[in-house]
Amino acid sequence: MAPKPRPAAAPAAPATGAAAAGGDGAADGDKRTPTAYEQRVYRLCSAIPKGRVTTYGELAKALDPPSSARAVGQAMRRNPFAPRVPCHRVVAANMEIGGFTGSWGPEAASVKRKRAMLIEEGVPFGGDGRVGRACLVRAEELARLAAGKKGLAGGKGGAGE
DNA sequence: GCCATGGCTAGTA
DNA sequence: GCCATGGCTAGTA
Repeated sequence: MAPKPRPAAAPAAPATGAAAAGGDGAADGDKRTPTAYEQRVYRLCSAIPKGRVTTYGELAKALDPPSSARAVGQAMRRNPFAPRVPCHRVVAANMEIGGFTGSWGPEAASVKRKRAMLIEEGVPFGGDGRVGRACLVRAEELARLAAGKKGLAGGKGGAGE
């Protein structure tokens, strides 16, 4: 209950206890506030179109100050907004499914769920269990998508492209 | 000192 | 299979 709007810049408030837990609460947003870096990652992640995927590395390159795939993976793993933030659309560089909700590898139950979600969204899988390169969103395109989403105006002049 | 990564090397077939 | 990269958490002082 009481989805209190938290102060953007909560100075102290470690909110350790939070206890929360209170049964089925567990809604997203109750966990700790994502760092500025994580928020950038999530914003970019949200810009991945349905039916497409990107990789940890491409997402890292598309970040404002570019970072590493490893750091992106960590942010994904700690994503408190899943699946609202579609972290399931991020796969490994070799186009293998990757991980989901803390698990890694195609055998993990949660990862199978990830694959099911992607298939549902129209992402094609090859017989080897990898995602087709065709639907990969590269860093440049991802950055453009994110900018368009943020600006809403579509960027300069809009003409063409 | 961890990691939901990724690129490169070595070793084997 | 190894190790460099980047950001974060936990544990100490």
